[in-house]
Amino acid sequence: MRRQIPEVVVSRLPTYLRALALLKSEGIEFISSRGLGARLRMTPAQIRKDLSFFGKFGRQGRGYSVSRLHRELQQILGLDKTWQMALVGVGRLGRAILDYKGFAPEGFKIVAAFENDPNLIGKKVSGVLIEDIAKLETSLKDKKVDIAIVAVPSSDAQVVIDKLVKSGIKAVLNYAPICVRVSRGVRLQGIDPVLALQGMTFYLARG
Amino acid sequence: MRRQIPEVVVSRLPTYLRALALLKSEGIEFISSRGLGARLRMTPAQIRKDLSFFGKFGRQGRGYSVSRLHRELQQILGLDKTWQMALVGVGRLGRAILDYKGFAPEGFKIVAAFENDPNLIGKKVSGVLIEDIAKLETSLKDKKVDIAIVAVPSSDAQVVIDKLVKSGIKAVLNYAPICVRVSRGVRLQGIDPVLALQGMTFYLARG
DNA sequence: CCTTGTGAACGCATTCACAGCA
DNA sequence: TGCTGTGAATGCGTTCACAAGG
Repeated sequence: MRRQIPEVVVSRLPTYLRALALLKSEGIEFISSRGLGARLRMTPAQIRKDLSFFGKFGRQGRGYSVSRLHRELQQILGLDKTWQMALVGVGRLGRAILDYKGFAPEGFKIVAAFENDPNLIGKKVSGVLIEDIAKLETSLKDKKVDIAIVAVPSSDAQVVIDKLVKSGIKAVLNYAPICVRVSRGVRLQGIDPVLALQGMTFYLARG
Repeated sequence: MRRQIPEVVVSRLPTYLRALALLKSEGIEFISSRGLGARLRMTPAQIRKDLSFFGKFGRQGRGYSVSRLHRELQQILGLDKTWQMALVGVGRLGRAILDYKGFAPEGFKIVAAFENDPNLIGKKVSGVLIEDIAKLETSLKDKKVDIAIVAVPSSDAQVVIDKLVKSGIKAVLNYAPICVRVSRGVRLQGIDPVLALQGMTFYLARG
């Protein structure tokens, strides 16, 4: 169990967690690193090494208790609480995000939404009141928001993210297709289908 | 210029391309590896090394011609053609994808859409005719589709992807939040906001 | 036989540092 | 002076291989 855990290790934990949830729903009680590795297309050694950063969760000869490891990973990833999120930008994409049913079961809740279009402010979408973006800072603090989702046009994204950071937000999920700059200490994850596609065409183009 | 290029290098090229497009739009004609690195928060050495896998594009004392490097990267990534895509699953998410305006300008075109809901089959959404998923294989070949986008419920995703692969598809952009298994030789990219969020909560939970 | 956990070995990606050139 | 391109060095992540336990 080391002090500083490599980012690449952390980035794999959510996929482990998801695989374990599936195993649980299949009624499987124990899984070996080899079995998990086969499902995830990874080497057993990597899984064991990754987990060893956080403790000893397995039993020789048996493998890992699915429910135990699931619980441990949830706790390690900080998923044993509900995270409050705010959405900025309630256009077409923003509405799809508000509608998305996949967040809540994983403990992510959208509790606020912001727009600058006066026609939308004051309305409710998917049960969330749309507020004026001018009230961003106060409202974020009132509602104890942890994470912001940015779904504004690319041209506005940097300004919006700067505002969010100034308001004390420490994690941003950005849907705008731009290279954003963020101060150290703030986590930023991009969701960008075009980048994903461009990463595949390289290989498609050469057979 | 090596034969086998590391995946991690390829994965960075799209971000370089995007930064160059921005520089171009700003009217900047030359950029050094240091200047580009400052924008992307990367070391100049990494950028130079990455590019050196593909050729010599810079000029000593000046840096890189923005438009030249942009063109070269487009070509390297296979983006000097239009890629034909098919969407499977025209639910809420699928419709948002059909509506998305970001694909076309980058050379990605959705030319077909498939559903199993009879109420949708035969209708047009965002100019694309929705076909019966039973006609997947023939239609994909007729329309010379290169890439498939999967936006079906998680429970159907593996079956759909197997069908796509059997139909000869070599690249899949998957929006379903599951661990998919794909045969070697097929590229798979996942778009999964929950995984992205879970990767951030680890750090949020420890200050 | 089956497992895990782990130090050591390995291999690959990043960074350094400098020759070569404008 | 500025910069690129690149071999060499470094550092880090993955894999190996085995002791220990069931």
